Amino acid sequence: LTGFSASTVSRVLNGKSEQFRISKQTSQLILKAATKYNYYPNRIARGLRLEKTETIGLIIPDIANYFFSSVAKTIEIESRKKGYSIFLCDSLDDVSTERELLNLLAGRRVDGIIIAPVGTGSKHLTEFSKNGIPIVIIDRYLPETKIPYISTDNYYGAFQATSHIISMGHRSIACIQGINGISTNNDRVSGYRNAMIKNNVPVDEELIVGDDFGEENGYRQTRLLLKRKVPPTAIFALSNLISLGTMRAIAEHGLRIPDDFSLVSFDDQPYSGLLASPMTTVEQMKEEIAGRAVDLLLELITDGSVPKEVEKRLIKPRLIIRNSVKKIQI
Amino acid sequence: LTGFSASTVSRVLNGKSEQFRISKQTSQLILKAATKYNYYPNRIARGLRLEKTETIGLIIPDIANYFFSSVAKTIEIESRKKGYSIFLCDSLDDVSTERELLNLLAGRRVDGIIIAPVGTGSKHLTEFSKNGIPIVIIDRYLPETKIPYISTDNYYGAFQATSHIISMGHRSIACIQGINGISTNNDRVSGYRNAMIKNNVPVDEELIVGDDFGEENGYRQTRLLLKRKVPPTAIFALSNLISLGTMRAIAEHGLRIPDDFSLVSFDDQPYSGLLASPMTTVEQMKEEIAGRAVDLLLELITDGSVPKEVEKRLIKPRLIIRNSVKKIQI
DNA sequence: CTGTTAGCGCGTTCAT
DNA sequence: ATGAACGCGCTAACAG
Repeated sequence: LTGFSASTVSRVLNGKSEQFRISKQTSQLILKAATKYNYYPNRIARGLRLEKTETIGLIIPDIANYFFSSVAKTIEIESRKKGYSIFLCDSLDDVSTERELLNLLAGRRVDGIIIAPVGTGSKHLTEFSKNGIPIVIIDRYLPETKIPYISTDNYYGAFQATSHIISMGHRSIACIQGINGISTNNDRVSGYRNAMIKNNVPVDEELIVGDDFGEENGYRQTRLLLKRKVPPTAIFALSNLISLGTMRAIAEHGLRIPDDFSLVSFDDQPYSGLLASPMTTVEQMKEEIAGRAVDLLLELITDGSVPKEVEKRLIKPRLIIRNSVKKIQI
Repeated sequence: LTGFSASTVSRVLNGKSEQFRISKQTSQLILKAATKYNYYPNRIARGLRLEKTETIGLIIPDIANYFFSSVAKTIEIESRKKGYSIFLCDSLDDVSTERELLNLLAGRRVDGIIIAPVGTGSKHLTEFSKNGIPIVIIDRYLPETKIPYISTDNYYGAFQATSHIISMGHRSIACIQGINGISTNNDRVSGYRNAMIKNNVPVDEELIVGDDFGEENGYRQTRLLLKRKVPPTAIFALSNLISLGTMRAIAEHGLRIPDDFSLVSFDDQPYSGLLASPMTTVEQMKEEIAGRAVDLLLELITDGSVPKEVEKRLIKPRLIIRNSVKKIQI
């Protein structure tokens, strides 16, 4: 349209006018025309030529889960600021889907991948990472791998939460866990255990129950706990879904929080503070995790994926004390 | 690697062996090699050649909102089944961001766009749709445009909800609305109004309040309503965030649901049934909306965006009756 | 039954 | 200060 060659237009539009000593006049003309005709370079052709798509794959076990959708939001926003777009992929908490997704994203030539991995194995991830596409793991981590991760310091969070319950006078505290073997879960259980020990409260292994992060598990385990000859006085639920199940069971049992029973949950939710009895929770620093993950991934992409050392960072969560734990006379 | 030409490999890998009468032997060989070396065609080059990226842009006002993340999940899963990947874009409920996002997606040569639009204007959307990229609108709709949409029958949902409250004996029912001027909101208000009229309950315009879908609006308006000389006996909250605010205000006021005050909310949430008093809600058919949006968009993409007539579909929501409305003696 | 050629729209190298 | 030529990896048209 301007009469100039594609080369010149390309240079101007990529801000290389100075470098190529293109006349002010020409630059202006081209820039104006671009605006006028609402021209945007074809990113596909650009990607092909540059072998760089400015695209990031995001693999999430369940985007409908508030924690993940919050993290995804920050990742998308921060990435966009740097010119990157996000391919959203939901792995449905399924390992084989996750595996397919990795290949799919490789086929789409994403510049990097952020993944909240599913399951306990990491072989396919380690294997995949050899193809040169940088990966950053969030949420969980796979200790055996050399893949960098940004995660919550789950041990710390669980330790704080448990210590809080103990400080309120409780000694019979149950812990309803998620999937055994996943770092997220195991670190929380460790935090719970060590808080008990450090505070000289005997750990009753029969009070560490459950096997899933879902609501049903929380419901079932709570019912079982309440049926014991001597039920615990408090429950530490290792996920927000578990705590929803726990609340349902408690309500059905005719008990009220915190008067008759105490509860602390991992994962703060928008509604946590607005329940009939505002719930004390461990809040993960979603923005920080997401932001750091993006920064790290972009560093890996820029540096050609050869960092001095593999970054493994645990971000401390925050205990939000509301009103779901009863103060007991000791 | 196999010694065959790129053309032959391309044909085999695209399942055109039969069509081009490529020998079984050759096909097998190529397929095996592809698997062995974990070869995936470069989708970027493919996109450039085909002028088709098998990519869909998804613009959402707030992906951290459960309704949208649920819809996004289904959209992603259904699209993937058809070979499409999703570019997730969060418009931050901001019109100018939304505008940028449209251009960004056009630059990335997405084959189509699904958008939950922000604001009341539709000029930029209508304008944009002229460039040939098919668009499907969800959640809200812009009546003036020729852009197809899949949305909830908000009028119907509000009518059902209000009728239910009336049937429980209430006559002084407030309605806390979201942003005035948006179809989603206005249809709900109409449904509320007409349900009142049809049931011979006078409409008190002073009980239709509010101006935002957020929690703060729900809180503020509820406080004001409760301070009236004669407060209403029930509130119909037009979003889940509004109802959270309403609940907070009610609790602070020392009232309990449903004994002292009744509440019905739009948007069912995972926690809705698990509150101290399980909440009666209007549930939008998220999967159906998302699934239909994907189907429709893919039709538009395939048909070259020239459908016989513009599809405008409203999907009936479902009233989930729980226990947040008190039965009043008439 | 398979190969050769050409071109999608860019950015870069080389030339002037 | 600018343009021509080339090639990124793919698939469709043409050739045999």
